Amino acid sequence: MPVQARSAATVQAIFEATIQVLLRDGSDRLTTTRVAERAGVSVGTLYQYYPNRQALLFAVLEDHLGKVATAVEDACLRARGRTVAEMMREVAEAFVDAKMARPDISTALYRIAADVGGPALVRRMGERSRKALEAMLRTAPDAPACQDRFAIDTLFAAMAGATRSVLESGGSPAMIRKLRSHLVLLCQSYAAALNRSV
Amino acid sequence: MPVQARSAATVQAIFEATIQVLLRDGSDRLTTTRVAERAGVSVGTLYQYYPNRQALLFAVLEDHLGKVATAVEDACLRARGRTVAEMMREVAEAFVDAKMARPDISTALYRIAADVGGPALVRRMGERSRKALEAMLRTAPDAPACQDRFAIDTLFAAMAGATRSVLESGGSPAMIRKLRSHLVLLCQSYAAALNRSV
DNA sequence: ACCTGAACACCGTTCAAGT
DNA sequence: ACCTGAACACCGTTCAAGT
Repeated sequence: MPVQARSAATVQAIFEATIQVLLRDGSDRLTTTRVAERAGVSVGTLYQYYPNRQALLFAVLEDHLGKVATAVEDACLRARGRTVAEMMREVAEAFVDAKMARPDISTALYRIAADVGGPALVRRMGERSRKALEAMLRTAPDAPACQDRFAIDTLFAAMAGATRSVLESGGSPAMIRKLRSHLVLLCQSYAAALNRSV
Repeated sequence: MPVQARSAATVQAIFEATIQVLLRDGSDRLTTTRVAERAGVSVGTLYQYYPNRQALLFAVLEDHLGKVATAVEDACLRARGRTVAEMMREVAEAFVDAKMARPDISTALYRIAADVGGPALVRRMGERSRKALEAMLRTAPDAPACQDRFAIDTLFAAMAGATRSVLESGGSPAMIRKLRSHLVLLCQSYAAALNRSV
């Protein structure tokens, strides 16, 4: 949408104002007027670039999920050729670390992720991660040839659920450390069990 | 709050109207006026029993989570004295079945569960389940004496996350069957790994 | 090409008045 | 003791008018 440099700056300002208002006031009290005010533009301008309030929030969610997916993809590239257990450690730790890079944003976004369209966004990012995992697993010396798409999706959703639970109950550094090691164990034992049952 | 029989009926009517409007229009378009209309009372009456819109939705969420927690508690009682693997199967299947008893309600409630106060409600119900699981595990012939609270919470959140993912991507009967068996495997392998690492 | 802000429709919540 | 519904404040969204 941005045709001139001025409008690109405006879009950026609105995006950042959205994050700030989201963290300061929460998603309930995030009004389009407040975001516009914070961004230093009028409401009308906001609606020129984002069709509605939801689009504003989705932009932030998409950005965040994209970062997590990228972190997982990077981990999958790093771990190529290693054993399945080592791969699982790399991926689980990368996932937790990406989520915990900005715990405040992660937590705030759980509200938005449930909105209409949110689940689709989550699924799209899950697919990116799944593909990266599948490609990585094909390079493992100790993995079976056929990988189950559903199993990988389940593993991912399970990690996401456990991470969410920790974030929503405060997410102290001690809990986060525990989560990291528990998710590694969870992924490793599940992957091993799947391998045995094939 | 209900002092006379009339008001008890009113509260019930409002509660059921909330579910109906939630399923018909979605949580976004659920307005207090619409719920009151559907319940056959005026808005003012609604506010006499539920202090605000959120309280309305929380009542439905609390009811649903309560049913799931009860299903898990029942499963934990049934499986006492059996092996850890059998316990995990019983609990995982009970959890999935309880969530899938009313997939429409389960799915609709994900929106509400993220609202302020929702996470606390989820945690409270999680605690009920965890306590039931701890009590059950103490009767297992092949479980270690010390159980990790965090591990059980993690297992629960993982199951919830995976179940949510399936529900939000449609939740076909085939997927649900797959989820059931995968969650059993996930719980069993994680529990076994924990036992080994103690 | 981009921005402004008054105006409109709608929703959550209240409260004076009823039975 | 319980119910009604008009009234108020506030928010999302639009659009005629500006630069």
